[in-house]
Amino acid sequence: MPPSAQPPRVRFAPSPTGFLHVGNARTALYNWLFARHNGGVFLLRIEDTDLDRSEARHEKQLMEDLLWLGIDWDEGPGVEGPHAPYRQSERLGIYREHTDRLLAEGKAYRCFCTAAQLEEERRLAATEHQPQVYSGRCRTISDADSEARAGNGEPFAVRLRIPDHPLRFHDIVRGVVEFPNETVSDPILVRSSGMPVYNYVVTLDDALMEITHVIRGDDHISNTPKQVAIYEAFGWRPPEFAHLSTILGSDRERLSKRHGATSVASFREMGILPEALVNYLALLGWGAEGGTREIFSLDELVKEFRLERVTASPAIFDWEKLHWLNRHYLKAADSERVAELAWPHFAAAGFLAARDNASSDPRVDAWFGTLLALLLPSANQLDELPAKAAFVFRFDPAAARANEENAAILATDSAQEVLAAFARRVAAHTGSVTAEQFKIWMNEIKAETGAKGKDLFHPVRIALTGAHSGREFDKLIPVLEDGSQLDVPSHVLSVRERIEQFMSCGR
RNA sequence: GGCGCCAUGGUGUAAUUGGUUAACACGUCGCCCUCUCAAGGCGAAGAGUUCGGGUUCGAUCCCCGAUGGCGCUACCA
Repeated sequence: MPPSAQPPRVRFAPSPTGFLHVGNARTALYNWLFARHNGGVFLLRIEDTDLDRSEARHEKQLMEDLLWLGIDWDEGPGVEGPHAPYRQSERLGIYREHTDRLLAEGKAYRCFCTAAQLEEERRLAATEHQPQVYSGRCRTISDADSEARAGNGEPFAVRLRIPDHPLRFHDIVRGVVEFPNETVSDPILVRSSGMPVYNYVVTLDDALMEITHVIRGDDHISNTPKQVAIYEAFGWRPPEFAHLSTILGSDRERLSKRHGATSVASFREMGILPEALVNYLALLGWGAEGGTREIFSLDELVKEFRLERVTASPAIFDWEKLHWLNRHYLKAADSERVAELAWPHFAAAGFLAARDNASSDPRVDAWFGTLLALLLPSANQLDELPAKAAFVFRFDPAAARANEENAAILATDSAQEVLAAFARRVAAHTGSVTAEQFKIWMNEIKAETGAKGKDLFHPVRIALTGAHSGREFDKLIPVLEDGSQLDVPSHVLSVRERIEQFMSCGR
């Protein structure tokens, strides 16, 4: 950006044809960060010229997803600014005027070629190993003829006359990019149906909305010479460009549904925190100066982000690293917030009541907090939690005994003695079992049976949780005991109930 | 086929823009902690920068070529 320039104006221009994809989310994020870093304007424009595929619900979803990530817009649907409207379907009149102007000035011309003719041209070019560019057959039709044929109702498309000099532009992440004009076809601006084409309307909108920096995916890089030619035809100065590399799957193919979840909405549903996703996306194609820092809040990113530091090479999406960040933010997050986010997953599993109204029981809430503290350290994403908590809500002694590893542990005399000694103590005990009581018992049993370490703890752990490994008992016991006092859809068995069921199941 | 973009450990990024033992993080492995798992702490392995030519006293960095990957090549967006 030249030092004298006005504050930059950037835009994110998605088509509402589906969910917001992570690749697009990253494009939106980089635009937004660039705008915020430079005190510029970020605008949202809806590219809904493909009316067949565009749907209102997708537009709404898209905006929700952006907001969820923390990306807001200064101009756009819902925030009408000086360049409204921000939906292309509402701007058709504007495009028409501009097309008339190009036609009148001879910068564009009517093309009466039929689909069959064009197909034939392309076929020929392929066999001759030539670039597939339009022959320009209709370039030379006189104005009078053109008017007459159009007047007679002959269908025509409008094409831009590509100038006879190389088309070049400056790209902040790639430097100067140049295309020989012989390799770029006179692009169709307006279809014979009268509907303007995507490449044309984006350019018009970008120019009219005074966009100074076009930051978008690199799949548009080959379209850029055509867009530059449009700017030139109107006598406008082209913006700066920044083409972001593609996000790839682990197989180095373009990231798609084939690779699993790719939409922002699905990440949210899985229990990925927005700050984790934003941080991860920022790192995917950008590195802070020095390269040693990787944890950034949105505010910190605004401070650090420089478009000049964006990488040109494609990046492979790495779940492991996203999970690492998510674990980090899950630990750092306010526990009440995490509880609120985690609850629906437990409700969906049938473990807890759906939290419709303010009908929540504070005792359950408090207990849920301790349960989360128990489970969270090993969770990559919130939706893993119910499975990790299954032993709390759905204790299954038969399955615990059936497990091969467990069976081997339980097969020893020592294990049997330990369990018998434990069961005896629980039976003789009244009231709930505290972590302290449990510790005393274990010490007694250790002295009584001579078992220690794994031999002492594993049988008891299996009897209580169904697995020989898990969190520390002093955290575990209170969760089971307190949980058993509560009225939740899936009753939590107490220590007493567990050991009783487990012992009787063995006979 | 044509045109364009890209190329640093398995992955994401660094490297005072031509001078470093090529750095950091994820992952992996090991050790510590511990009844165990996870977390946490400590440590290790892993690239001589895709390959081949140049330019230079000196190339990860500049130039040319090759190879590979990706994109565009629609009256799709």
